[in-house]
Amino acid sequence: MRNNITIKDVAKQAGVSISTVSRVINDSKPVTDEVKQRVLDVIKETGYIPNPLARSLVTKKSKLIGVVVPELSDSFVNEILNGIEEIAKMYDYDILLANTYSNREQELKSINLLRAKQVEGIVMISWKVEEEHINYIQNCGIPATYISKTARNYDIHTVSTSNKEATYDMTKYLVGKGHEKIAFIMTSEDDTVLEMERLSGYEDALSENNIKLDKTLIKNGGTTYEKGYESMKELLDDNIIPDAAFVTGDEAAIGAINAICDAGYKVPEDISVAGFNDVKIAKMYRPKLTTVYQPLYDMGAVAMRMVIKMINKEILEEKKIELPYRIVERESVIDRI
Amino acid sequence: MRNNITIKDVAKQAGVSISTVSRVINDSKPVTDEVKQRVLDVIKETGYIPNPLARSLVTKKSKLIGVVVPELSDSFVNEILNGIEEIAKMYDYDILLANTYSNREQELKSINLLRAKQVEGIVMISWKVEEEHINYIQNCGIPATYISKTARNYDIHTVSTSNKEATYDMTKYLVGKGHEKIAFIMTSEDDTVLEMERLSGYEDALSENNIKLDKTLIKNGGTTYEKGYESMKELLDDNIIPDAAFVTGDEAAIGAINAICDAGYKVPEDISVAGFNDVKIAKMYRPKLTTVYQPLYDMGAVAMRMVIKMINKEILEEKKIELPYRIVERESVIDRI
DNA sequence: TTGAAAGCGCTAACAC
DNA sequence: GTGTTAGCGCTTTCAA
Repeated sequence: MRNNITIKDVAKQAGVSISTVSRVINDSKPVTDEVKQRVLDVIKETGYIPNPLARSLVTKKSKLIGVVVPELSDSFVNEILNGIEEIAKMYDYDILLANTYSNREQELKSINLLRAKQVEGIVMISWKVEEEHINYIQNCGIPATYISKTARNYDIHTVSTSNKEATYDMTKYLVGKGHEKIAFIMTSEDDTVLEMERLSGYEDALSENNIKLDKTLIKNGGTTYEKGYESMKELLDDNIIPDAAFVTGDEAAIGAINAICDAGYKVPEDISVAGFNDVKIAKMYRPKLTTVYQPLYDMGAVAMRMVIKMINKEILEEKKIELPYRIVERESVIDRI
Repeated sequence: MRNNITIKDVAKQAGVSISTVSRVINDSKPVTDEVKQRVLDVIKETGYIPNPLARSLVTKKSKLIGVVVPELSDSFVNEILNGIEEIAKMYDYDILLANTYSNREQELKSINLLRAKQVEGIVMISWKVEEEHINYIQNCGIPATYISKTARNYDIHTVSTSNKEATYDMTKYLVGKGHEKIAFIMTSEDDTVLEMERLSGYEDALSENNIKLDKTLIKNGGTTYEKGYESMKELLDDNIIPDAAFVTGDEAAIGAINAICDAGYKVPEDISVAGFNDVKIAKMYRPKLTTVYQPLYDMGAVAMRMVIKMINKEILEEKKIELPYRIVERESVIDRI
């Protein structure tokens, strides 16, 4: 049961050459059934496991895929991770995990580390992808797919959902429910393309319904519960009481709801709240959160499939995959009509 | 910037032998400053990264630690994972992640996979650890630490918190708040040692306060939100209306709260609810969950430190580390006195 | 202080 | 079909 058994030991014990053993474990070349059986028996007996290090060294295939995440205890990330993990396993790849805490330097370090460890591909989940890092990875020639809110404007492989349309639809839905004064709380700190897209979805829906844009209703926080709470609180403190709030992240949306409740208002009676992502907690919270469903598990799965295809030099029909979203009506939005 | 640069290339370009290059990158043996500098320059120039595969092959050190988890999108697991990840990075180890979905066979497969990948150690998070797997890992001679609710009764390295005492304390706390009819909803499917411990903590607190044990108040569900919901619903459907419910997992506790609300009762006014773990959502939910805080991040960190020590053959003072817990009073438990 | 050479465990020509 | 052999990129004796 020890780890020291090598291909040599097996060969000797089976009375064959190491190449024969290699052939049976990879079944790369024909081997007589009888010999094959003998080798197989010895392998079973000894509990021999081929050393992938040695194998990788010669084949140049590490069977490792690097996954870099901005945060480990975020449900958005987790649900994607589940999809990634499952597909990886399916294709016999292992995952090398790197957590960056959304830190720029840490991200670069992680990429380097993964590169050093000879990962064959990278799946990158990031709130905000750095152009420099994209270039760096491209230069290394490592196949990569990005799941990022901000990746779509680069010429790289991405999987995402259509943010602009989703935001547009949700805003329209809110308007359709009779809300006019709709706060829009975004979840990234910077003016990223994503936020531009989302913002324009929001604005379009509003203008189409002849609602004047009120910039004081727009906030830019972050993905966390705390940030959502803060943003909403600021609004309320400024005596801005919207009909509804559209927060582009579920955890932040729940933070907003709590801020509303703490200020003495009720959700959804006084203020409706809608989220984005449809993360696990959206169903658990009460009132249950009306939100935009994104197929997070699938996003992970698709991203992983993409890098595996890239590794195998298969042709990908598209560089940018957009997965469908849909509005999930639950309890946090009331009908004012 | 390509990955193909090897030690040979560096040696040639610097006009030295590969052993010299090896010496400077490991600074294992004295090298003249001048030569050293020359080599260093070439390394920088070429962007050379030593191939850890080749290195591991000879040193027998993979700098890899396997982490097996029962579930990826569970906050309990995640928060532990954060601690693990951080310490690993600190000691220059990488994490090979294996998700088992609490599946026995999958767990065995994962262990084998990690073994095959030459991990130097394993941190195992598992709802229920299998004796067979423990033995297997021990036989392989791979250092391992367990974070498991059920691991403490084996002679292995574990990190945990004192469940019996924590359960005792929380039950006592509940009694102290004037609750008598206290439902006890456990979160593992089997009669594990953990559940026995917890149960006896619950029973002791009750009997010390002269409250008769009512077995109909005891349920055994699972860790998930859904299981918590179900267990509570069963109670209510059977017309058993407790003063309080002590659910030994936060997500399940929130499930229980929702079941209570859906049945038309109020938390905490009609029924108080207490949880266990103090996971992120405990603060996010309303009413905020009164629960038992466990230092999850630290548990992960300590577990990782333990395996690293074991790898380095350092002496560990204790095989079983118990980290402190504490009761966190929030809003889901009312004072009936 | 430095270099030559052996070898880690494996795969993949190349012979037979 | 099967064995022999040359590496993969690196560390580590052993000489010089």
